[in-house]
Amino acid sequence: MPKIVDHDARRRHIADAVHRIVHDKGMESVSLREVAAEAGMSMGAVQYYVATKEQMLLLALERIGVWIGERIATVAARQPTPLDVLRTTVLELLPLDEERRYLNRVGLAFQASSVVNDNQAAAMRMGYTHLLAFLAEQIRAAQAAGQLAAGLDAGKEASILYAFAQGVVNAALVGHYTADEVTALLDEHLGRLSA
Amino acid sequence: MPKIVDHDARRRHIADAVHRIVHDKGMESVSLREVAAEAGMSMGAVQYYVATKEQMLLLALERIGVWIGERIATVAARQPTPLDVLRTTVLELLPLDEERRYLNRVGLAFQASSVVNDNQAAAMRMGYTHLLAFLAEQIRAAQAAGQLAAGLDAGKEASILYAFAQGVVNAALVGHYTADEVTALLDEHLGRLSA
DNA sequence: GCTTTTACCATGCACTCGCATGAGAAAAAT
DNA sequence: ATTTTTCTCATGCGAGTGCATGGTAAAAGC
Repeated sequence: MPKIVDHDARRRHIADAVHRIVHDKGMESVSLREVAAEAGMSMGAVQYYVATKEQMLLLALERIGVWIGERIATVAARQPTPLDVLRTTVLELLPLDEERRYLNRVGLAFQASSVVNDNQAAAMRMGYTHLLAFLAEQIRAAQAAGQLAAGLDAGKEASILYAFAQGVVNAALVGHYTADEVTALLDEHLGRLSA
Repeated sequence: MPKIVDHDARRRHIADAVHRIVHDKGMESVSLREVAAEAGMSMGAVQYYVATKEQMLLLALERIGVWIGERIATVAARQPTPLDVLRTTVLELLPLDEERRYLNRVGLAFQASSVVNDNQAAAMRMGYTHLLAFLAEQIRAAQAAGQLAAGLDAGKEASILYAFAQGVVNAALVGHYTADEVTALLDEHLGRLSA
């Protein structure tokens, strides 16, 4: 029998191929044949690691969540204050450079498809819950540090901030805002939360 | 030759069928055959009024924009103050009842597809420009009426507000927020803009 | 009344789709 | 050394796709 390989690595490789296709041509262009070609594998090999197209899409969605989470953890760990963590986390969600635009484009496609797919919707909700909890935690820490106004409702502010970030993505991805305009809007909003 | 019919009415009828399919099953399920069946027409008849699938999708997107615009115009005309107009306009964008959820679901699908389709993206940008201008106008009117703080940048505030609304839609549509929660977030935000 | 036009239709065509399935080679287990 | 397992692959199958195209009946125009 062949040398044993790392199944998770194969699956990540497949998910990466899905991301690239979604990014370039949209969700409808994701087919087994396209993914196999993009991944440099045969269709049969793709099917070996991921049994159905639905599973493949869910895997790709989950990988996006992990990717974003890792980016946030990396930059957050470097920030000196809770308000910096908060700001930087939100900046990670905005299409301010190539990698973030890529994540946003792919993410938006999954946003739409998860509306009509229960498994994807469940994965999305989990993502929301985690990220909103993290944002609320940073808001509370910034309040405790005297950086944000003490009277703010951290949970609501987290929700408003995250909604703002997601909404700005929509407009920016079709070319309505520049990266500088996006950052300025965020800072305008954060400015009014300050102590 | 047959009795002459209203081509625009036929096209609206086709767009309605597209909306229903997008709402129920997502953008990928839109096919000529599905649309024809949903519209109660033959494929050939659909092709007679709308030459290509791409045109059909663009038509459906434009119809959504018109629909939302009409809803907003109708409710805005009934509001007593600029701040009421502003609030009500934003409420129109949120999934607070069946029709608005329907519009949001279909709108989000088009949001995603317009990222990889230039014609759709151009239509989207036009929609952004109009709606943001309207929101900014109401903010300025509310400032002049002493309802909102005089120092606010109306353009930026319109952008932040609209981004918030769009972003909240994403989460709400996958079941993260209830309608009441959504309204409460909006009022929290509007509250802080008050004079 | 005759001709032209319009609306609606059915179907062909070349292609693509997801999933299923079996083949075969080589590493792993016994 | 033999058997089992794993990986990779090619291909079949039934279904579906967008677009093109020609047919026909009836209203509109003259």
